Parts: sequence; structure tokens; C-alpha cells
Amino acid sequence: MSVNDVRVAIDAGGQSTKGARTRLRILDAAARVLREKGYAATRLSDIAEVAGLQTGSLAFHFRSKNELIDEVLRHGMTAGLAGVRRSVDRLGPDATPAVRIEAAVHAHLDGLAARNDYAPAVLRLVDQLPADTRRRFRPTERAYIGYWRDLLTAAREAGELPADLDTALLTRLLLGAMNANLGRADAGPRGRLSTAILFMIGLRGNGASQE
Amino acid sequence: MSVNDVRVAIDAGGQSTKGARTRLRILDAAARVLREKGYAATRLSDIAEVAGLQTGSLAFHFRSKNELIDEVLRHGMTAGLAGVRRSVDRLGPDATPAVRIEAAVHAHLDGLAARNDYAPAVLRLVDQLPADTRRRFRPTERAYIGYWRDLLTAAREAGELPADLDTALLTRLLLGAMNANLGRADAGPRGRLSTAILFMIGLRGNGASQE
DNA sequence: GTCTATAGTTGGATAGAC
DNA sequence: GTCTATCCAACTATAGAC
Repeated sequence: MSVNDVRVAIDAGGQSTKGARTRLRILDAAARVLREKGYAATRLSDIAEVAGLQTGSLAFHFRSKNELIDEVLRHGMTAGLAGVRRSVDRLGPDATPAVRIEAAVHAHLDGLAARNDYAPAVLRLVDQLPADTRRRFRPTERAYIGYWRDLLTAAREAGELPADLDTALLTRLLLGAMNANLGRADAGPRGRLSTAILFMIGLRGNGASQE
Repeated sequence: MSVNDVRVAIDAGGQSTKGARTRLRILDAAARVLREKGYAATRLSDIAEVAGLQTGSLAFHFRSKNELIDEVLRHGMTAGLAGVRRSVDRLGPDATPAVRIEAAVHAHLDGLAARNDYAPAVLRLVDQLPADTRRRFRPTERAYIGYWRDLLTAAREAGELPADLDTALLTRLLLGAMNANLGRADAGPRGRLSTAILFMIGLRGNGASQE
């Protein structure tokens, strides 16, 4: 259920050679350090230490620091969208748009929870990336945003949200509100946070505490 | 009205010696570069270039890179709170809490507008700062958040927001939603964005477009 | 595959002329 | 006050032993 669970599926091949396992250990270490320190403040030596290797040894698995960070980003974004999509799909085809959104909100907040590293790392890194890296990941970012906008649009078309709603705008506000809880997704009862979020976007049919 | 207007008031003394003016030019240049590139990617040489000086000359005005950045942060945060507070105070003592919040939202979004540099720079930098710098600015950050929470609490006590509202939580979500518009505060009609924001926090008495 | 050791860069700090 | 020139620390990348 956690974002990290898809890790193996993403790793090319999925063999468990020693090299492949070390590679994953390095990626996990990188995600953790990047999440804690941010892009520039992360030294290869920090990552190596967490992974239990010497700094120079990283080069055997990743050509450069940027290549390693790229991999963390790619992994985090792909896993994030996959996690949300999985939660929504699990509901089956008969679920109403509002229920789908609720599931998506839960999944997104879960991805931001303290125990995960990849999604928080991605979120922290986006605004710190060199321009070219940032550009390379724009499409993936847009795909994520687009998925949410489609959820909202479907709700609007089902009459669960106002007909004149600007779904692009509300998507941005919604993601902004959710991401403001980075590192706190576990603080306080889960239900309260997601209830507040759903309330904010106008879905207050489920007994929202504010109405 | 813009955040930058308080600059002179903040500069110690307010004299207009040549040195003081150059100092301000450097600060403005720093805010602009920091806003565009972020913390670590900003080189002193970039700032110097924008300010029209040689890199070495910066040292005469600021002891170190960190001191310069500190000043930009201090300036940005102080001016940001001052701008919001001013907009609210201008309403006079008879304004209802809801109207005050509306004014605050306008002021906050205005601070994030494309033409300003300090507030966007601050916003981009907070998550990139070295731990000690970050710690030093926590109190100022809390003061800003606290001001907003007080606004929401007053509205709750006036019966304009639900009595069981968690104002701390909603403050976080509100700021998150607003800040997600960094660099876009001018995109589209101002009214639409702030209307959506006010709607989200449950203030929809003013003819919000979604109701 | 992983280690140690080193080469190469980058960029902030500093000194001293003008 | 501002410039040029230099120093120095930090960190990535690379080479070669084991």
C-alpha cells in the first residue's frame, strides 16, 4: 500500500543479484538523504554512508550524482501516480467520482506520510532542481496533475461538483493544500485531515465535521 | 501596496548614501536571483552580475553569502507580514472577520505576484535552507502563521466559521492552497482565484462563483 | 564489487591596488 | 567603494589495487 512497495516492479528485470540489491539500497539511501537535506546539501558521501559503502563505490552503480537523483525522481513520481491509481482502481467501475476522489486523497496523503521517503523527496526536490532536470520531469508532473484534474472533471460531470467549476484551478489548490501536510500526514487522526481536504473542494456529503 | 514598498523602512536608518543604495541594489538582485534559481544554485557571481558589480565587491557590503541571504529572508518575511497586516488594518475596527480574511487573502496573493521578488524568494527558499538558518527563522514563520490562525479564530468566534473548526489545520491548508499559486497569482482574473480560496475555507457568503 | 587515493572543478572568502 | 588576483575548502569524478 505504501509508495515504496512498487519499488521492485520498477527496477529493471527484478533479478536479485547482489549488484541489483546494492543498487536498490543506494536508491533508498538517496531518497532518505534527499528528503532530509534537499538537493544541493546532499553529498554523495552522505548517501554512501547510509547505504554502508564508501563514496567511490557508488560510481560502479551510478555514473554520476545526477543520474542517481534522476532515478530517485523517476521512481518517486512513477510510484506516486501508480499508488494513487491503484487505490482508485481498487474501487471498481461502479464507484462514484466523489468516492474515487476520496480514495485518491487518502492515497496521496499516505504517500506523504513520514514512513515514506520517495514521494516526500520528490516534493522537496522539484523546486530545487537545475532547470534542465526540471524540464525533463515536467511531463511526468503534468501527468500526475492531469490525473487529478480528470477525477475532478468526472465529479463535475456527475453533478457532484458545481457545473461552472474551474477544475484546473481547483486541482492546483487541492494539491497545494494536501502537500502543505508534508511530514505531518500522521499528525492527528487521518480522517480529520482528509475530511477537511474533501470539505475544501466542496465534497461535504460524507458527514464532514465542518458542516 | 506591493511587498517591496516597505524596503526603505526596513533598511537601517534610511539614509541614501551611495553605499546604502548599492546595498539595496544588491539585496534586490539577490532576491531576484534566489527566486529564480533557489538557494544553492545561486552564485555570488550571479548576484553581482545582476547588481552590476564584480563578485569580490559584494564583500564590502555583506560579510558572507549567508549573511546576504539572511537579510533577504528577514526582509521578505517582515515585509510580507507587514503588507498583510496593513491591508487588514486599513479596514478599520468595524470590519467583520470574514472581510478581514478576504483582505488578507488578497494581500497574500498580491505578495506572490510575478512582479515581486522577496516573498516568492522566501517561499522557495524555506525548504532549502541549512538546518541552522531554518531554525533561526522559525519564530518569524510562526508569527506569520499565527496571524492567520488568529484571523480564522476570530471568524469562528463571530459565528462566521463552524464552531468546531480546527483553525490550526485549516490555516495550514489555506496557506498551502494559496502558495500553490506562486508565479501564477496574475494568471487569470484576480477575483476568481481569491473567490475560490475563500470558498475553500468555507466563506462563501460573498457570492462565490461555485455556490 | 568494493576499496583507497587522487585528480579536477567549482565557488566562496580574502588581500591589496586604485 | 570597487576592482583584480589569489587562496582555500568542498565535493564529484576517476584510476587502479584487491
